[in-house]
Amino acid sequence: MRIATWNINSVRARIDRVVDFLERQNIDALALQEIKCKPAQFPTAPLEEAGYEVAAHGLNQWNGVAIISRIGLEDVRQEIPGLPQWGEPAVTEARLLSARVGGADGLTLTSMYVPNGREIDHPHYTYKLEWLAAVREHAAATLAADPQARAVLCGDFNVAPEDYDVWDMGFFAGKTHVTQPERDAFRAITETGFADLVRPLHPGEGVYTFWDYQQLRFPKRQGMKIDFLLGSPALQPLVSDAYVDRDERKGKGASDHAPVIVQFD
DNA sequence: ATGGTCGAATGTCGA
Repeated sequence: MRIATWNINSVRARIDRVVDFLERQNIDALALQEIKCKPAQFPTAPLEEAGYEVAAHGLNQWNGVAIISRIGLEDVRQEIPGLPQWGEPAVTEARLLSARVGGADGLTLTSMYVPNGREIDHPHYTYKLEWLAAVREHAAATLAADPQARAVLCGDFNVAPEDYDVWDMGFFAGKTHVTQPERDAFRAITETGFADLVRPLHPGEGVYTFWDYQQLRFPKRQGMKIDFLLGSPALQPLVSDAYVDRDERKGKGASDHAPVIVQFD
């Protein structure tokens, strides 16, 4: 089974890239973030033509997530308990979607787009920390209910957990994504037992998943590692390959994030 | 190439 996560930054603007990516990388299930459309606007036709099913969750033009699968898509859920809310009316955001893929021998795939946080003194930063805390509770509850659960929490976490996950810590002084509370919130999730499935195969610096459109960050190789696939303990020994597809960040019409791929055998 | 981003419910905001 080959699964991937990708912050697509508008699925409508890049649907051709998505279809090409699925086929080129032989992907069974893909978690998308920042689809930037409502489910009725989702370009499902070319995906169904390629043999995939789609589940999408989007309520506004910014956040919004989806799961695309050719190995089944069951038990689709749009929420987990305790996620804090943002905006008026009270529910205006769609940042999480989960589904069972691969049937009984498969896994529960959760696509999430963690709040950005904006600025350290902005209410959105507190919202982000509370959001991550709710994910931690969900991760802990999942493994408490079944220590052998097969589950992947993946997406754009908007946190760079280590200093070498950004190109220059000096640049990020006073900025979000690298603060200790954010890193503590990320670590609290991994301490439940869910682990970064890519890190063991690609330790160290320079393994980025995001490069800002501005300031030519990609050609300068000035990126951040903020997109993750966190796998439950039962899945960790099954990983046979994992990598970032940097090629998808190249050329005209690229998202500002590259997809991250994990293969289980 | 001496500057330099995108996308969307666009005329501005969020990332």
